Amino acid sequence: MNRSKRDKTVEKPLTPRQREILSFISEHIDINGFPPTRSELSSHFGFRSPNAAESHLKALDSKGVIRLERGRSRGITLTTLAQASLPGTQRTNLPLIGRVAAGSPVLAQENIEDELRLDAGLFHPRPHYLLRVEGMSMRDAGILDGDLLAVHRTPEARDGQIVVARIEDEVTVKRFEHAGDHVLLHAENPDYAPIKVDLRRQALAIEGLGVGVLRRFAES
Amino acid sequence: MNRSKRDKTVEKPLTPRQREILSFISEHIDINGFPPTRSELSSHFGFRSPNAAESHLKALDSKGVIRLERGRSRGITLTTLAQASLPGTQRTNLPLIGRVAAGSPVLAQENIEDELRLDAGLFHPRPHYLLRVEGMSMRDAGILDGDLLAVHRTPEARDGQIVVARIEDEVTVKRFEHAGDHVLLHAENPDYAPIKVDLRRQALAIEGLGVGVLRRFAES
DNA sequence: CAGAAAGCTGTATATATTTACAGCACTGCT
DNA sequence: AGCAGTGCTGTAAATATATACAGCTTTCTG
Repeated sequence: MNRSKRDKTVEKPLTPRQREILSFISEHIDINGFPPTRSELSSHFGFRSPNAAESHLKALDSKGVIRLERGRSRGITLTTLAQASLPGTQRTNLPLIGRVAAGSPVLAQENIEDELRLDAGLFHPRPHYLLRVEGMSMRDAGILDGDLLAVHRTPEARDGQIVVARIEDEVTVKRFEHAGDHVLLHAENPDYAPIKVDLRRQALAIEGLGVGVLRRFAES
Repeated sequence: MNRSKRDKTVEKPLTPRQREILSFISEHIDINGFPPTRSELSSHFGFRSPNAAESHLKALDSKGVIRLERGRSRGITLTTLAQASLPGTQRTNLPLIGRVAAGSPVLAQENIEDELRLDAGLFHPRPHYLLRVEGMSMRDAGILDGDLLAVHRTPEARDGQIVVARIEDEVTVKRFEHAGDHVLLHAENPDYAPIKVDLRRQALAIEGLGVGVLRRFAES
């Protein structure tokens, strides 16, 4: 047989579902500081049996993206392989996002202006990228034009938090407030009115949470 | 004595033993990817009772360096406080200066509140320490109460630069302006008048130059 | 010296967690 | 058709973990 395929390492063609699982594990570690249990996985994905999670984990383990430790609770480790196939985990190099082109994902290659080496542990929860803030709408929160906002990716926000939100393809930084069917996005500057988003009519996505600010004074 | 109620948790003078425990937890996370259990802690330190670990954890929690989650196995989270109070392994450790006691050198041991690991190359020129800014006198420059000012030590300043100045034993952050025999230290807030220093009568020392600002949003 | 706080031992127990066994439905191959 | 792989449900243990209660040293301090 001339299958000249040296399939020694058949690589890891993760299924879409498996990618979701892996992704969740990574996020869980990011947010909580430790991996999820089988039942936490199950309740997140709606499995009625912890065994669904178990078999996914085994599959991920045999594909080499995670490592399971027998007998230890939360004994899940992401391998370097996993880090490669996931966006923005645990990296020391935080991408610096400049202007976000309308409609493109924040972390799209075209939006990455630079990469900054920075101890990700400085902020908590861990930031996934730095967003260059444009305009003075958050002036009174001490966030000025050109400042870098450290952003932790998560779709959940609580009232009072500073969020990176996307309204109909436009990305903006505001203070979040939830009110029934509406969401209020407050600027921190009397010159700007709060943005009222009707969730029934407009698409609103929380791209992430501001976890810190970084400003570099211009050299002169 | 009205101590400012800035810190929601109690003080934080970790005992040497507690530091050891904290250190081990941090290492365990680094190596294994998840925190240790009570019994893993116990077997590492030779405790014969898991309760020894338990009470240490509770102490660390009440001192604010870790956060325990009830009912979750390995539910231990390092707070940013912990990251600062742990021995920095690789990056440059910038001392974090809190309140500067009148008359003491800025970098005197007594003024060092913490150490932050952070890529010093982030700012230019290279910062020597981080100074926690008190008060709102620089508000309109986007420097708020509690912000960390990255400071490069140098006795020379040019007009318009943000400096850390010492006037007769008092340390302050202001914008620098030189005018003949006088120096003007401008606040960036209309509520504060500029400070006019007569160099012939008063001692003025430039402690350093602000090279950047770092703000960490409070965990919630 | 009393009392508090740090550090432990020892015992228990309710839960949290892992993990095996047995199946069912669906898909893409061969 | 048959077989392997993916994705699940359901049930059941074994065992890993968290965590309360009771008490015993030291050390330090008012």
